[in-house]
Amino acid sequence: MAGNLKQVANRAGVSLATASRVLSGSDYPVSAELRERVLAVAAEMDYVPNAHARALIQGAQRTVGILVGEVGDPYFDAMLNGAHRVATEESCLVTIVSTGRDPEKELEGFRLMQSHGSTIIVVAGSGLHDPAYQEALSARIRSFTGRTVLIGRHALSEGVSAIRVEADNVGAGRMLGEHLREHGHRHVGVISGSGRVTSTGDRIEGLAQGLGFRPQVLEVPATRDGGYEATARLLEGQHDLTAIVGTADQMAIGALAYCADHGISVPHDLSVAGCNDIWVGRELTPSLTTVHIPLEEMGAAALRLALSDDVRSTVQSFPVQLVVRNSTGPSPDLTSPA
Amino acid sequence: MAGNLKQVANRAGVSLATASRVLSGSDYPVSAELRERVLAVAAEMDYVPNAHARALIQGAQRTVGILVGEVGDPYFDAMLNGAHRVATEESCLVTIVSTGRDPEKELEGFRLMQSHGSTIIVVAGSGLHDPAYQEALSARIRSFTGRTVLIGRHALSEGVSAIRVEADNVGAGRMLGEHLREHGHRHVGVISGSGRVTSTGDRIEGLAQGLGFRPQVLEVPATRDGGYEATARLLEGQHDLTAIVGTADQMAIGALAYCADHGISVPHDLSVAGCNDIWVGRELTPSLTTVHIPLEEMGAAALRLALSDDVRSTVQSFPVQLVVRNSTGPSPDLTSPA
DNA sequence: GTGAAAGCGCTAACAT
DNA sequence: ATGTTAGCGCTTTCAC
Repeated sequence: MAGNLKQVANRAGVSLATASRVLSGSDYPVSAELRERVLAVAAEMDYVPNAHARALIQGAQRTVGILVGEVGDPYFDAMLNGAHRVATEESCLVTIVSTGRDPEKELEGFRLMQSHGSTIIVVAGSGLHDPAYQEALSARIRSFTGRTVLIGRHALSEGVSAIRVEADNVGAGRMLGEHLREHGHRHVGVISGSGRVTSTGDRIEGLAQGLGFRPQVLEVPATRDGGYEATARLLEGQHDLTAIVGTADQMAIGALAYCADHGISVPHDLSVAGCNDIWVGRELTPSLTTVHIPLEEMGAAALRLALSDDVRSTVQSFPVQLVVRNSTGPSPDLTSPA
Repeated sequence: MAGNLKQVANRAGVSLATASRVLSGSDYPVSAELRERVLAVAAEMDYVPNAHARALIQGAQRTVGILVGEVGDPYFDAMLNGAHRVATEESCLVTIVSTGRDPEKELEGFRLMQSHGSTIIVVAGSGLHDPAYQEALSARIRSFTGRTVLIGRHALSEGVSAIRVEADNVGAGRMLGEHLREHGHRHVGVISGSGRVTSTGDRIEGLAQGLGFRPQVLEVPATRDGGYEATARLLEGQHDLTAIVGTADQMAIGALAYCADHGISVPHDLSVAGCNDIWVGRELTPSLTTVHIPLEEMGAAALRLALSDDVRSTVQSFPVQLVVRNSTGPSPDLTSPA
């Protein structure tokens, strides 16, 4: 059983303070003899310091709390990885709370991390179009003495500031839209996660801009199976659709799977595109046209900004890039007008 | 600024004790009037309790520490997801430390979580063939007053017990080996992560059993690119290879990519198989033959076992299942003997 | 029902 | 260089 400092001090025959000075890595001078004795006893007892007691005095060291929509979702995982990589490099302890995309839980998670003395809180849950949420989040940030990093576009109340890491989601949508328009697509279906999430909403907005018209949007769970299902429904209702865009790659992969299962040739009969550029996209047949969003770098940047000392509120924007692969091509309308 | 309990008590005009009784959710009787007053002040001040002070007294509530080899690796991510899902359901706070597959860091991470008062520590880093490591891990577990769950096969010193969650990795290898042997493959190359990891070693052992001979093994980083590279090297050296097995799916996917890039027809010219059954395997062309390992369930089980009260040291074994898809087929030797 | 006071394990002033 | 002591913020006896 791990004992406490007092026990170590007693067994080593020194005072509490001396034991503390040796074991806490203080640079306070302690004679070699006593130091040795304390170290020996500590090792023998397998003394493990109580981080809570320490934190109570010094204020929690370097602990980062990360709020993500869902562990296991490639989108959030990518940011998580980036953030975690930096955290490990900087020897920060990371606590992760999954909000299940529920704003209530996100706020609750924020409080939890706050109360656990996190010095940095990264909100990677994607902003929401919702005044109440915006107000609540702002309140949390205001009451938090550490640093808050917001990934994604979040609206905040007056006077509340935070470090921000963003990607050009409108631009991502626009690139995709232009790409499809250039290929003659006039009937496009969008498979979308929740439109209340700002990143998703922004992508759809951009898509409309690039296409020059508002595409039909179907909201489903942002998963491979959600995409599969949605494709079925979209294609049943609309026989003139020539392209389908998933607001996240997994959904596009589901669309691809549906096409493969039903003898729909991609991109000959139907073009399919995704967004985010998760690693498997290029391994598929056809490989997936998508927009590269540097999610991992964004996660890493979030932590780096929070850790750098001269920044209190900045915004770092990340460029996105269209990745044209083999799942998109000319609209069939061009060759065989319906 | 988040104040402390004392400030709340003062502003509400009550004693520290009363404020605590209201805010800590104690069932101690407090008059409705005072209770209301405290609550109002706390809300107004946005009081956030200090978890460290609480933990110092009550011993940290329900916090789980999870040690994984690497956040971002599909293998670990799957277990992480399972564990995290249960943790969220049970409202446990999760801290994750990535060890970078370094045993030193794993031990250090264990100490860290221990000192932070984790009540449960899940070691998902995969066991290692290494007596020194085994001894060190045993020491850590012995000194830990909470519950330890070991995922994967770990050797422990005499008298040290822990909850264990395992999969039949030898069986997984054997299934793959038998499958290939039945298809006439006599020259098989294995792309492997570190053989010191027990799960990898077990898979290779099983593979040899199933095949009836020891295949050639090449150790590389357990990534898609590692698999790509290794395939190149394997195929350069050995022109009679008819099958390649990756000890993890990502490596097999790399092999598939290499084949696609170099006009090697799978499974006609070469069979490729993986292990773990990550979700994208079935989306590829050809879809990937692999062995399903219920990693997510294992992660979930790890936490559930740790949370259940009547278990101190159990072992739960998970069955694995061969998933034959389109990347494996008869050896070309059968039709056109070299 | 309420408040005063002890103390969780530790560190940092303050003596010596 | 070493030891003594006062807290960090909170819960929980213990008196009232």
